[in-house]
Amino acid sequence: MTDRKVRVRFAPSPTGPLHIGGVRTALYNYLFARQHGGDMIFRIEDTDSARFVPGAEEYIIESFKWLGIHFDEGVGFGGQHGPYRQSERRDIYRRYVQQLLDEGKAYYAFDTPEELNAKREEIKNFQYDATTRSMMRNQLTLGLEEAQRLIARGEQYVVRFKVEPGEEVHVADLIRGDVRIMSDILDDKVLYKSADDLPTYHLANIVDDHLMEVSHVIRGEEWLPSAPLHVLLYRAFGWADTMPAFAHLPLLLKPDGKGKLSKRDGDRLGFPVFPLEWHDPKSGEVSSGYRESGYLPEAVINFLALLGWNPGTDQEILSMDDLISQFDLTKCSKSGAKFDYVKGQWFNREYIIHTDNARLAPTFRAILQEQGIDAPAERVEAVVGMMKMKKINFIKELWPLCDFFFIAPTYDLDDKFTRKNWKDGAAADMKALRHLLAGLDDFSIAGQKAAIDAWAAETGVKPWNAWRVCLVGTGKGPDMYELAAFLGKEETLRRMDAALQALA
RNA sequence: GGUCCCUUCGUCUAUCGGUUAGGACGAGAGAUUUUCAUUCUCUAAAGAGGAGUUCGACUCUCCUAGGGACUACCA
Repeated sequence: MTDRKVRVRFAPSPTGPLHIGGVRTALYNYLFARQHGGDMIFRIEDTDSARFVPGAEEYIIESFKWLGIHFDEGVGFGGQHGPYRQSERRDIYRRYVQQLLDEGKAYYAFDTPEELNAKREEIKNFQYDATTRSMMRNQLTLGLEEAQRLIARGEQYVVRFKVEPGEEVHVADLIRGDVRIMSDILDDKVLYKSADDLPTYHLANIVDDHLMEVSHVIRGEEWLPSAPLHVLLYRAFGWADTMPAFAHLPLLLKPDGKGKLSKRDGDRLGFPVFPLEWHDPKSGEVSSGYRESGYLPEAVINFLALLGWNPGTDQEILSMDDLISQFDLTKCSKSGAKFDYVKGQWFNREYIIHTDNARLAPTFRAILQEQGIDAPAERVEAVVGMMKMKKINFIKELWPLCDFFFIAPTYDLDDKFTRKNWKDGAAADMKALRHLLAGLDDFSIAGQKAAIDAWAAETGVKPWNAWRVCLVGTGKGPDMYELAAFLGKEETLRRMDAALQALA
């Protein structure tokens, strides 16, 4: 088992958009697989026909594509272990359910949901197990023949796993160590329901992981309580020796308050909990996504990777390749992590600063277009380059800081910055500077700098702030030489004239 | 209620018996600056509580408290 090829899977249920916690689980699986040269499988667990949501599967695939998490096989990716959609594997499950039935490790049960509910109300802490199954309507109390007669008659039934009490079950967890639990507290879980001819998660999961030769099951902590059941199932099938290793990841918790992170928290606090924007087909409700909110996928990956794991060094900015080489499943933390979305925004800022302007520019260009400004790509790129180190976490925050690049300012003496920097001598200084610039042939940054620095040194005038008033209209913007070079000589002089006229 | 998991600054975390308990986000202060920023420096900020084990415990054990998950013919 130790020298088996690493094969992991991410197996969502297509019941809606992919939750950010699920993204992290998938990421950890991906990092682990890549690090060990293994395979990553994409399986769809749609054994609950009632909860199927159209579009969810496509949404999930597109999310991972955006995030840069690649699958080696599975739904939409091909592979030798298909089909990878559980609803298409009915024959397989039926066969294995029958095996358990034949071996007396599972049994038919006919209790209706109403009967079950009645029992749950009648007996506190009712659990369908060794102590109670003798008072229920099942194969054990009815006899096999009667059970088969009922089935032949068309009565609906389920197949339950017969858990033998009195045994201590061990789950070897890569993160938590040896987790022990008494089999007595496990109930006779439903493995298969005749109503839709589909297994439940537990059965399908074990059968598929076995058949797909999954070596490591890396999943959320919410599965830990049922892990002992899974161990028992592997054993019942005789697959104990190839049982995958388990690792249960801590949960993502609410940023404030208590409990696990939910969609509501995102709405309430203003951050996305889904990778992509999601349009609910039933309610028509739209949920925001990281992509549409202006996050770079690398930032999301980096942020998520560090929620529950860290390389043990002070390095926090890690690329996917860094993560793949440094990730260590056994060093994942055991406790849940509150979702620190403010730090997530910081990661985005870091990635914006270190991302090529050419890649950033189209996003900003689209925002400019919304403002009715159609600027050439190179111009937009230049502006992004000058301004992205300002205090922004998202490209869209650039607009209010950058409008003057594209729109000539208006002048207002009530503006704090204008008032402070347009003193008595300002008009005269600007006239002189205008004269100097008008005669300047080389209007490049270097050309301006040489001329103006020399002039400033000679006259003792510090023209920059008043000049900024002319070109920007207030106290923001990049270095003045960069700005003037961007605007060009003609526009620079025009704005200076306008300022002189308005403020003189 | 039952079962299991967890517990270091406000938050994410480092420490794998011996440290001035480190880093980052966020917060505050200062310096630099051609505005806004950036950058730099600094400050405040933590071992849930109680018993053990040990020469020595944040680190190991137990108890308590708190938090979380699970407890479906959902995954």
